[in-house]
Amino acid sequence: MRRLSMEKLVAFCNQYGFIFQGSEIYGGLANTWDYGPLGTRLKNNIKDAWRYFFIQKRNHSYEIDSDILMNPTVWEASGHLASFTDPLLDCKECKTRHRADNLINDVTSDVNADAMTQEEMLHYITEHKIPCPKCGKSNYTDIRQFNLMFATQRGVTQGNTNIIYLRPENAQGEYVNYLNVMRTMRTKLPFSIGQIGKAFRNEITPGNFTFRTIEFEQMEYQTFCKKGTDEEQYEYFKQYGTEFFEFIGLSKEHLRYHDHEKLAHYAKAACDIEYLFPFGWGEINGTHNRTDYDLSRHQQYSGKSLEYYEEQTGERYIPYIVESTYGLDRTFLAVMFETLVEEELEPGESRQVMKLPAMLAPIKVNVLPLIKKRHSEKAMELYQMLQKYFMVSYDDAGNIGKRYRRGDAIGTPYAITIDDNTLDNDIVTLRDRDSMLQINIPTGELISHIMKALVY
RNA sequence: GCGGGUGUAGUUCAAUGGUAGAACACUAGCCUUCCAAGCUAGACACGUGGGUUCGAUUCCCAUCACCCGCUCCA
Repeated sequence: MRRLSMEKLVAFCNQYGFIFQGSEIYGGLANTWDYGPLGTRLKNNIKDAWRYFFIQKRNHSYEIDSDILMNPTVWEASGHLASFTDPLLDCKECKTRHRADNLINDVTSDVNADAMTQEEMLHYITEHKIPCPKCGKSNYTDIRQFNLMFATQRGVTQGNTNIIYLRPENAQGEYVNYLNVMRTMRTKLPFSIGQIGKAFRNEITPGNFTFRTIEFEQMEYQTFCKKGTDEEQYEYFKQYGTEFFEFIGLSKEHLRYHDHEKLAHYAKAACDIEYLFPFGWGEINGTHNRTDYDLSRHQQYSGKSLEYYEEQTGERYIPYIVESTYGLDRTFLAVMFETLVEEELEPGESRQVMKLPAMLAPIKVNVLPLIKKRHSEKAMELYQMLQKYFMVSYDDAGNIGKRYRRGDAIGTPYAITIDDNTLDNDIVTLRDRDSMLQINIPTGELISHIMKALVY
């Protein structure tokens, strides 16, 4: 049994309808991927597992769905307009791309490039003939501003006043709604707001299949708490994150923490949970202590009070926020690598099996008439009965072994086979993917039997 | 962004300056009482654009996309 290489996984995803190349018939669009029927099911099941783990089974935990488009001032307040913009220039000699501020900050501490304008930076670089770190020459293009946020225009006229942004993170939607959620849910600190949704970043260098894309989906969790309890919350969510990943079947050996030394503009502490992909360790979760930075800034920019009133003490303060955010597409990819294995049958013969936990499986039960002519009518009847409860598929093509294998490849945990015994006594064969064991059970017990395996 | 590699069917591969063939997979039928069996039939491909040429999937150029490594980002 071995894990798949990236190349094989991409082929598998295409072959079985998990992930297709975006805009494929037009030659694609770099780093965009579409989820197919089975991929969408799996992705939704991961979302549901996350919802269970974070929203359903935690107290004072609420899910919202905020708009991707927000008032542009939100991004001024959040700091993304300023700090998500990189001043880039290229070395004309060796064609490498550099950040102008880094070039300056790396050679001197006399000046602070972060405080300089674009012109000042370029002037400083030319004046001091700062060499290219790669080739040592000093011959650069002009500085161009590169913003990680996608901008678009609203309205019929195109002008600067009408620029709006596709959100680079979901968090701000939770922040601007924190009072609304607290009021309508009649809750107190500490409480949490979760959200699953798309975010967009105009990254320079995406890659590694769906690991790094310009459009991606996050499962975010923001916990609002009192200053002084933030560090405890931060440690708690680092731990809770690994528990979640183990809950959905990722093995401990493939997970590790990675503390940030360089912090984002909003964070006091940051730690990633990384998964061991074939291309190395990659972030699948980030937990940040964002302090009261975001809410303070929103209070300042909106002019609305975002303070919390604590009844017991009579104190008013701006809550601290601990954020734990899960990359959905990355979690999906990790689940694929974790569960999809190649099994050696005999030398030279192998098959791919997806050992998905039942709760994540796109299809729960495969309904198979042993002999098409004799058993399809009864099988169809059971299929329609099971459809009321689970995602079920019906397969009568080819011999029975082939149909078992087809289900194995896409992670279907159960197959039921309808034969003469079913016609006479209402007994079906229930076959388990992982053990390949078969048991005979009455059709009346099917639902409760399968349901047990699907309970979280 | 740089360097290297690869683009032919769903997948893995082949051949060819005269418009392509296989295996597996897929579809239909036959057969079949439990792990990719057998028989018959069928559908499906030269990434895109340009150039050279009487003629290009093949040669050349560009472009697009993916993979590997680096860089970058967090």
